[in-house]
Amino acid sequence: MKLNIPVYGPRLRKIARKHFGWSSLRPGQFKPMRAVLRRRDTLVVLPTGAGKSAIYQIPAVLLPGPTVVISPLLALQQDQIAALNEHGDPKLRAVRVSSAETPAQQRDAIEAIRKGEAEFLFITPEQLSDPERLAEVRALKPGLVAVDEAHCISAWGHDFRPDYLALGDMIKQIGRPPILALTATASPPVREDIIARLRLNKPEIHVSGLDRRNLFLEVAYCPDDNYRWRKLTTMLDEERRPGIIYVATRRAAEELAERLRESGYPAEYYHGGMAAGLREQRHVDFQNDKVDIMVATSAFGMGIDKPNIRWVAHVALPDSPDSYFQEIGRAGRDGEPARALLLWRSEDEAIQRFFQGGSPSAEELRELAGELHKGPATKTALQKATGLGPRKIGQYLNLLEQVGAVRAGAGHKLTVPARAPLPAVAAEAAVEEYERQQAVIRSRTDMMRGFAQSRQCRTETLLAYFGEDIKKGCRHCDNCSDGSAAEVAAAESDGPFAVHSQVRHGEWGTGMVMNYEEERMTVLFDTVGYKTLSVPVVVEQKLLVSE
DNA sequence: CGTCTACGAGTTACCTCGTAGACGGTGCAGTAAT
Repeated sequence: MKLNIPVYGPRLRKIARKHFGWSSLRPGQFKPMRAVLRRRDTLVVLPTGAGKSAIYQIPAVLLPGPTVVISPLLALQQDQIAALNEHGDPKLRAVRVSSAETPAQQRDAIEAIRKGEAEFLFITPEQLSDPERLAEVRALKPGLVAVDEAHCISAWGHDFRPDYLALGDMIKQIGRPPILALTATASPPVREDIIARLRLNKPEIHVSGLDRRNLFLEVAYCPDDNYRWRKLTTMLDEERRPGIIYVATRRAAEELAERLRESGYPAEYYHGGMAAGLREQRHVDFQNDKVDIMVATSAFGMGIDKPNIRWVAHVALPDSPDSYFQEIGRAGRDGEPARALLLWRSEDEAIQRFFQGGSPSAEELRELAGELHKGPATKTALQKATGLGPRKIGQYLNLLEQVGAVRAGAGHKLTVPARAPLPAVAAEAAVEEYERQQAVIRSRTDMMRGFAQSRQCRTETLLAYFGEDIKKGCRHCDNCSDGSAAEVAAAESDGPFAVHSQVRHGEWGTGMVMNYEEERMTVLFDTVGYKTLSVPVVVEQKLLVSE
């Protein structure tokens, strides 16, 4: 089928006006929409609040067939569905199938899409991992798949929610319509992971809006907790509300909220261990300006659509600049001045290293690979046979799949492909693959600490990490304000390799030059992630060559 | 990898120190008990 849409702009704008009541499209929206209409696979990196959802919603009205929206959280889906159905427009009607619906409701939802009474089907990767569900969705002949919060593939797919890694396969099996992947932040390794996992075909990549000019970036190193408390309360005394304080653990969230309340600051806490009802309540209260200060773990994030957040403070060191950027990006969506304050201690890094986990056991991997050789088996059966936990088995199967030792067969069954490596070889390769992935993840934590310690313009450092440039000096960060950014910039001479040029290292292979700062350079290597090198050493010992 | 807790040892106080061991985030879905 060929679409005849010679001029996209007027048509897109017309839909925006007619169905959404918008008089214009925002920057960063038009080009990806055009790519979607041309049926190109597309990856969009655009801060939340910049109208990401419209990028699939508006083209969906023009494209034949329903749109499948993969979205990670049921609560988030609920809000998005409510927003769509509020239009009262049958062309924008949304339904979903999830564990929150009864079987009858699930049938009705599928039926509504099949009859053309609804356009959007919201679904989780876990739902699609059920072959029967997959077949139902395939029969709907979707014209577009939108993967919302696509960084979840990279952040969660490798262990926490392994079904995310199989999304590419699932989409292939529902007829492989064009894919639009959306996220608020993604560094080059995360983008590559998304593209590889979803098997995007020559995707158009649109990145915009990373320089948030109304956001003042500040970092303070805190030698101890008392100092950190004083810095935090000073900020609280100066700033308007509401705001969010991110901490690393559930316990810290509860304790800090309590301590703040005792000191007269109206704070509540939020984390993943709370009862569902209370969580929902806290979330609603925050949305409705009934909570001034929210102390939270990373559970508080996706789905917060609030324009007037005046600051985001970190009483912790985030695991990566990706997470950090995502979290501070929630402040100042109304365009008014907002503050991002990072209060870190070197001890904070320990908890992130812990979360990143240890090595998988080669022995367990070998046993699992051996078990698979006994014939096709379900994940549950394998779990019983090996005694491995559900989390571990998902992670192990993903690793074995990556080294060609297992693949999804008919039904729920997993099989060993022809010419698969022997169990011992597969286990060894899987461990190596895991270690390669871990190296990249650890390097992102290194970069987070590097950002915290940098005297360079914060925006420049952050954007360099994402592979973007700004003109020297953002003028909305601490280092620009106190002159250290200018000092660093003045001392800078041209590096031996151009920024964004390809280089090769004897041990680490090929990479891209990302940034120079004070005699040091950052290179993003394809296999080991981000590395910081001393420029004089690189030059003297000829560690790098141009590619 | 760091923090917190419990507990035993060393002293002779209900107190200090050292140390072993537990714990630490993110959510889907399906099942079992009300």
